[in-house]
Formats: sequence, structure tokens, C-alpha cells
Amino acid sequence: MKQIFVCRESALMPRWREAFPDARCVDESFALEMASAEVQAWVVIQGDTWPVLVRQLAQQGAQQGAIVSVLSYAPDSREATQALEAGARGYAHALSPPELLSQMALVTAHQGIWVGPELMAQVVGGAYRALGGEERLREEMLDRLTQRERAVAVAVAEGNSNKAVARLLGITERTVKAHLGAVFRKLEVRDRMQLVLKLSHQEQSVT
Amino acid sequence: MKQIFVCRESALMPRWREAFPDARCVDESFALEMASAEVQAWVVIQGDTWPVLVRQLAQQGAQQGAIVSVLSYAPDSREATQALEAGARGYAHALSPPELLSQMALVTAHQGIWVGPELMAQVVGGAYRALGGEERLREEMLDRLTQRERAVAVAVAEGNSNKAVARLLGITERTVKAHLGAVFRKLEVRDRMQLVLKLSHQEQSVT
DNA sequence: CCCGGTATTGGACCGAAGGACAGGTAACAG
DNA sequence: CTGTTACCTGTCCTTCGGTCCAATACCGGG
Repeated sequence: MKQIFVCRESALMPRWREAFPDARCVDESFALEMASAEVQAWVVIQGDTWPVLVRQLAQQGAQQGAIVSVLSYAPDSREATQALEAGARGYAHALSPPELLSQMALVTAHQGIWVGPELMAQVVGGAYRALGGEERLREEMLDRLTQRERAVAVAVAEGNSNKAVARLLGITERTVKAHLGAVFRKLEVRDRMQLVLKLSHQEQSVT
Repeated sequence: MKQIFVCRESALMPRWREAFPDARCVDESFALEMASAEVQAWVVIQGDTWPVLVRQLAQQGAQQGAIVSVLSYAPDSREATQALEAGARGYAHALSPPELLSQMALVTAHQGIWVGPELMAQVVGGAYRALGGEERLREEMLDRLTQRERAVAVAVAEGNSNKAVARLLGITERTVKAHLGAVFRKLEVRDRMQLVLKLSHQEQSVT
């Protein structure tokens, strides 16, 4: 398995050499020429055209292209998904220690995906929500409430004021407050803000 | 690295034994007892409570739990994301060949994710839409604001009170209100509720 | 029949939120 | 120099949100 880094010679980090002593450093066009299933390519992010390169490297022609991993100096979940979506099998910080790079190489060479636990959580979380998984969590929350409380909670979570909810349900604003109080206790939130955040997606930051 | 299959003895497939001759077959409660970082657990999907089991196995107490892989007789992308979201590191067809299972074990043991190319494409696709699509809209909103307004807006959208935002940014609560007022005008929302809904996802119901 | 949960409402109280009005500085374009 | 814009602060004032302490009524299980 040949290792090649796609970047300028000057941008090559010593730790990469450390991880793969036999690695070569090539430019984009040359990388495309030698892309094959026997090659592991490491693309260092610069500019915004890297997804194109990754895509080309990963699916050379009809069959299996190179095994592509993306290295970023400022990793984030959006970039990670973008990389995976383009066909990369690995995504990590460009300054990751050599041992980690070796591990990535091992994993990706065996049809695995390597992304790093915290980023993976976000990537998967995104997919989970996108595929309707969040509905289940939402239901799980809501079924701990009574009918009325549920109705109030949903209405509030849609951005309605207490008064508006009262009109909607044909009850007093006072009663809305009572139900809402119960909802707060049961779902363990402080106020309607936290409720909205809890019911929409799970990423509230406790102050 | 110990291999354990979580299923009834009768449900154990010969090919699993082939892949891991030393594997044990245990029930759920026993699996939970012996879950640790040195254990690789294979959960065979049956019923609809498996995500709970996976979650418990994967994050045993505070630290690292077992390495969990999920085997399904009817794999699909929703189930795959659900598995990953629950903390599983692998997801494959229950009738996968022994070599593939070994490969999965290798990959997952090294912090990798193994899902299978075609399913991975769908999972990532979902994440891409979820993270990419919404982010763009969100950015579009925010770049109509000044630096300070943006900072206030996101802080509020995370559920912070005016006072908390003031502390966070090192300014007066009054100033927070001023910026927030500007944000409301520019984004055409009535209050912080609508702001949260507008910035988190696009589904506010105008009353 | 009593107890507990649900649904409803009342009043009072206090803090948070948001608007109105009025200032201040600093930077920058015309 | 003047007008504009971002940024920061202040004082009122009103409304909204949330909690505490009540009360009444229904309904089902022990």
C-alpha cells in the first residue's frame, strides 16, 4: 500500500513522514494519475476545491479508486461530512500524532471509516435527525406528559405565547401557566427556551 | 480482545463462530456485566429495544464501554444511523461472510467505523443535508447582522437569558437588549422565541 | 368510600423581556 | 465638517413568564 500526500512539498509536515517514511508528496494532477486501490491518498485541505479532488481520487473511473483521507487544520463537523460525502474514508486534524495517522491508515485500508469520536457524534447526529430519528426522541419526551400538558408544550415549542396557547386550546392563560409549570418539572427544564431547544434538537448549553 | 455475541445460543450463526472461534454467546444482562474496553460486543437486532442495549454497552458508566457492532438481518440506512447514534461502531448484515466480520473487528478495535459503502453513502448524505443545508440558511440570516448583533443572537438562540449574554460578552444587560432589538427588526421576528426557531430550523408557525 | 392523578382557575408576587426616549464614543465616507 | 453606522449605556414603563399558595371538579383503583 503506497502512501501519497497531496500538497506542496513545503506544506508537508514532519510528523506525516514519521508516520509513513516511504510516503511521497505529489501535486493534484499527478495524484490523479496514480490513483488506484493500492494507493492511500492524504489530501490536505486548502482553498475550497478539495472536495472535487477527493471525489476524483476516490472513484477513479468506474471501479475502486484510491483510499482517500482528508486532513484539516481547522476540523469541524460540516467539513467532515463534506469530506465523507465526497468519498473520503478518513478525516482528521492535520496535526494529529503519527500513531493516529497509522491507525487511520489501517482502518481505512480495511473498508473502515475514521473520523474521530466527537466529530463522528455530530455527523451521525445530523444523519439521525435527517432520517427522522429525532421524532422518536421527541415522542419519548412527550409521552411522559399528560394530554393537556403535551398540547401546551407543543404549542409553546412552536413559538406561541401563553396567551396565544390559551386562545388555541380555549382555556385561561392561567391554566396554560399551570400546565407549563408541570411540563418544566417533568422535562427538567428551566423555561420555555430550554423547552424549545429540548424538543427541537438536543443541543442546549446549560448556563 | 474478547468477542461476545449478544443473542440466544440458538440464534448464533456458524459463520460467526468461524470468524471468532473463541467467541462467547451471552444474554443481555450478562453482556452488560462484562462490558469493558477489552470487549467487543456483537448485538444481533431483534425487537426494538436494541438501541438501549447498545447505548448501555457502549458507554458503560463514565468511561469507555465495550466496542459494539450491530448485526441486522434487514439492514437499512435508518437502522444504521440509529445504531451509530446509540454508540455502535459497526453495522452490517448478520449474514456477512466471516472475513468481513474479522475486518470489522479490526477496524472498530482501532477507533474506526465500519458501515458498508452503500449504507455509508446514505448516512453521510443525510448528515450532509442536515448539516450543510441548514447551516447555509443560518449563515444567510446571520450575515445580515453586525458582529455584535450576531454574537448576541447566537447566544440567545442557545437559550441564554439577557443577563447571561451580558456576562458572556462583558457588556450591560441594557446593551444586550439594544442589540437584540436590532436583531428582531432585521430578521423580522417578534421575540426571542421566534428567533430561536428561525435560527435552529425553518419551521416556525406564524400566529 | 377515600386517595391520587388530571384538568381547571384564581390571586399575588417578582423577575425577565422588550419598547420608547435619550444619550455617549469612535470610525469612516462624502 | 457632516452624515451615517456600529457600539455602548442609561431611565422609565408595560407586558410577559414563572412560581407559590390556594380551590373545585372529575374519574378510576384499592
